[in-house]
Amino acid sequence: MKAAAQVFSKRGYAATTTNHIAERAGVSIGSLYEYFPSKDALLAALMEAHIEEADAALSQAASEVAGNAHDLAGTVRHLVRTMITLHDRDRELHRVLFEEAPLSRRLRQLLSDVEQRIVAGVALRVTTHPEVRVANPTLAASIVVHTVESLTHKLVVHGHRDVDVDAYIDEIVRLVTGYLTSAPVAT
Amino acid sequence: MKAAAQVFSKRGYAATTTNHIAERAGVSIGSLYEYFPSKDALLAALMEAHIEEADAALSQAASEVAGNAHDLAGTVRHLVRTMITLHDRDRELHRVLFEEAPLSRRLRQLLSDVEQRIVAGVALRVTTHPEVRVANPTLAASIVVHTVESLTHKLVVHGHRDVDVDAYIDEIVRLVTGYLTSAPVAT
DNA sequence: ACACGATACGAGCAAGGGCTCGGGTTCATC
DNA sequence: GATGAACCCGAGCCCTTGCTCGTATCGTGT
Repeated sequence: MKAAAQVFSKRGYAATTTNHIAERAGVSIGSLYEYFPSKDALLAALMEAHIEEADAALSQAASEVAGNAHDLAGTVRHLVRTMITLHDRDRELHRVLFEEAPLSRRLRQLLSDVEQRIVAGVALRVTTHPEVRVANPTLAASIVVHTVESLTHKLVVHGHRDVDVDAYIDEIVRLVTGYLTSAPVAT
Repeated sequence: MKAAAQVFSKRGYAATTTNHIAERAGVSIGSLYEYFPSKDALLAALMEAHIEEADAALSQAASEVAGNAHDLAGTVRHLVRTMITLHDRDRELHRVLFEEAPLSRRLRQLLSDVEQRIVAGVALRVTTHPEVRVANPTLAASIVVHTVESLTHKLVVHGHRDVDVDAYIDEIVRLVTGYLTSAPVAT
């Protein structure tokens, strides 16, 4: 499965063949098909591993942050950092998984479930912070999560070379905290 | 080429065959290959059309907004609206183009050129607005553009059914204006 | 009517790749 | 040693699909 990750990373989804993977893994295709019934099953396994890892890392980060319930900016920064380190290894694989591979309905569902859970968690934290003023916590959380995810994604998958990571993180933190603490449009 | 758009939309990139496209277009494959030398050329043509359309729409929006140089929120809202209406027709095609299709180096370059231009334009406007306080206009513009693009994308490609569009736009506007007018972290 | 270039056609070619399956090889057990 | 279950192997089947090319049709000038 590490072999699969490597080959998918290096060649992209379409150009990866099951034969390549088997070769890389040092087993025959026959044996490969003992363990994984199809090419897509390999991809699915990779995706599931990624989801599990992300879920675990974010849960841990959430509980770490739950201790000191103050300082919104610090909380946001911690979560953003977690996201970035999470995606920083296996950059290419991440790109293939999210931008290139045709995901099955099941995987998409899984993905959206995890996102749902994260959004709910963020929404909860958001409501408990005194400085936060939002009309619709779930909506706000959803926007925050998506924004952080997408900016992280951009940083990791593209660029990264010509950007100062810390400065970039600062911007994300400002973006998010500014949004959460600004008064809802009352005009 | 409309046929290509329809078929790619309905079936996704991989599942689309040149024969399907030809059939849908009401011509033979032979004739199809008179006009487009390959499957990818069809996709490229579609992408180029999309880029051109987007570029035009955004340029126009920019000049419309250049007239009344006040009201940051109004400016942002106008641009966000433009983005959404731009992406709202041909949702599926947009998804295929950006999430599924293997883009050639040339197309990626084209895409990033356009983005570059847009970022530059936004950076310019950002610096001329008195209420805006940012340390690095280009960085800020890049973040704003990416954020708007990605939230638009999310709204259009997913969900959309169960979300109040206007409320969503309000949130994006608040997110962006809050970011641009908040003081740079001085701690 | 005829010639001839341009255009359209679609059967089928060739390549590629996911996957099968008949035949090894190992190894615990007797 | 013999047995047989579990595991491994990889040549190649077979289907898909991008694309070619020989033939047919059309349009126009003479």
